[in-house]
Amino acid sequence: MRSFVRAAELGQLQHAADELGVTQQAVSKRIAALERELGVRLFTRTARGVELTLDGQAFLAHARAIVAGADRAVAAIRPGSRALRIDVLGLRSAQAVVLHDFWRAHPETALDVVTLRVDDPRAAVAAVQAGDVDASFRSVTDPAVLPRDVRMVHAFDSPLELLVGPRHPLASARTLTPVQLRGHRIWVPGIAPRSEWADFYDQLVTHFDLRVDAAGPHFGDEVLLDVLADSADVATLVGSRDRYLWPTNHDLRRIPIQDPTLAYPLSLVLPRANPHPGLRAVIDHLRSLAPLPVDTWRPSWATTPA
Amino acid sequence: MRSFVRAAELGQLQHAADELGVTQQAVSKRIAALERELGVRLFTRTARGVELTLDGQAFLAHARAIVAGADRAVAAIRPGSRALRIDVLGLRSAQAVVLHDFWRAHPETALDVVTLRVDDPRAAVAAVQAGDVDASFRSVTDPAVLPRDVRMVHAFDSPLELLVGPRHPLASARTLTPVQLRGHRIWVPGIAPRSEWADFYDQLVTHFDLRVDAAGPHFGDEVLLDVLADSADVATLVGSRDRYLWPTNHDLRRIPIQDPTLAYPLSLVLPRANPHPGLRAVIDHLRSLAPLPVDTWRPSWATTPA
DNA sequence: GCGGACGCACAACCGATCGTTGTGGCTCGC
DNA sequence: GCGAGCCACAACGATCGGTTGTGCGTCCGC
Repeated sequence: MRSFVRAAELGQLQHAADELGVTQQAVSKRIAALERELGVRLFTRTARGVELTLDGQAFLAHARAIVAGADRAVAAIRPGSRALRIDVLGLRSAQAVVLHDFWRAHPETALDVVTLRVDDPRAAVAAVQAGDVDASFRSVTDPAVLPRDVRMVHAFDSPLELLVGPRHPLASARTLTPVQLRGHRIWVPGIAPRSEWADFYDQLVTHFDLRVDAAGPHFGDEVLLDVLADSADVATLVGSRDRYLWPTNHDLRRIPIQDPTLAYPLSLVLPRANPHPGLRAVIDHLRSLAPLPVDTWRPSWATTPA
Repeated sequence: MRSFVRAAELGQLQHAADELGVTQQAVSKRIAALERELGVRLFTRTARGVELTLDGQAFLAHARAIVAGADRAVAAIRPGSRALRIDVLGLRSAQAVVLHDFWRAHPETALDVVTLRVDDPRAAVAAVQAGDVDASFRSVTDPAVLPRDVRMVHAFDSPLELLVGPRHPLASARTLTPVQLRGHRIWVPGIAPRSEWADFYDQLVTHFDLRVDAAGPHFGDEVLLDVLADSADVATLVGSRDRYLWPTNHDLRRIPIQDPTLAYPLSLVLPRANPHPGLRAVIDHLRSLAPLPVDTWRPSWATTPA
């Protein structure tokens, strides 16, 4: 492929061979093999070199894309200087959405969004420490757990919304206050005990006297959404930026919560020394997100936004 | 690469091997070779299959892009059912610009823009007839030249603008009429004798009593632009959609011509029988372009716009 | 607790491939 | 007309990429 691209650009197999450090015959055979495999002629041979056929012209653009893609693929994992790699909890989480926004604003950034498949934030911290990822959207509620060479910065606050089906009594509300949620069953399955989320909901329940039910295993978003769509008394809380997809016939509603806004604070864990140079722009992007109202409620362990 | 992608998606080398029609050992060796070449581990091996490492996750997206690119590359030239292939005079011509607009509006279209390296429109017609290209933006002024199985439709009209340097007496005009061009030297190098362009300028000169100088070979746009930038009496005509790039210090100006607008009519040559299915949408796009004023001047051989 | 099923890796082998060197044919320019 | 330049073909050796056969580790069921 590279031989083809260079030969097309230089117009001579000989020059391409010199550049690639092989003999002219080798390049000739590569092109011939490519042509045989594709079943078309890519070049017309002339006395002064080669010239692209129409098929060759059509193929060239794609060949360039493939070569560039291969270069990017290698760059993404090249030990030492690889692409910026950030761990998110899930590809539909607010974290991923915000990162996607960042990338659309900076499309030249070599960015890889990955998901460490671990629940324990300490494992994520260890991955940052080891350099497996350049940063991780995790929160460590106990600062003592954080190693000296890793720091945690406030990323952004994710305001919560109520997600309910059409039969729920609150379904027609345009906005809600936390007080209005009292007495309604809020179901948030799959919260691991003693995790940051469990802590968050504990504080939320205590502060606003709510009824949050974290019982039962989480069988996936689809199951949760199915239950919500059919139920007249179950609701759940989601981040306003979280991406949820549901069948069009489900008719679920997302209702913002205000007075005060409920914010789940998201943090970014990154190495204290020699962070990846691309992180600077990501953090700047996070800083530029619209701040929440001043009366926003946050859990006790929330680090103050910068 | 395909083995890696399928193995990552299926989570088992065995299944990937079955799908690809090779043995499990072959896939194992392919992955191992890829890992050796890249210098990183892509999978962690477990008792129930394989699981992507962080490097593997980062690599997967790129690998998918490469595989998809390879598929597109093959589709672009597959004999029989290949991508829509249209011949334009140059990649900076109005034709190419309009095709680019079309593609941005229909990004799902498999479209290849190529340039037949021939001056003679009859050669382009022959290429369409032979199926080497699906359509060509050429004009045949003499209908008798057109074979029975090829037809020519009006594509769009390209209104002309005057391109001048800052020292030219007309440089500060906001718009111009053809009459105002009288007496000024208009230099359009590289017009082949008895070509459609020569015919166009002949009629233009006769009709408006202009002074168009087609003498001398064309040494490329750069030379032309250099001359224009320095000259106080040379100007040239360009299509309003033509793309010209010049150094920022050149300070060239494009001045629209009105009352009447001067239009170069562009045609599309396509086979009468079994045209490529993608051509329909292209022609629809051409029809949707804004029409020129009713008093627009066109050469005698212009087919009336649909 | 143990045997079998399952999945991946290693070894040996073999044909195809890919690189090399050497050579021939073609076109263009002097 | 002849040499220079470029590409294609031929022959050959190293390597690669596939196969079959086998071993090892883990998980599951009896």
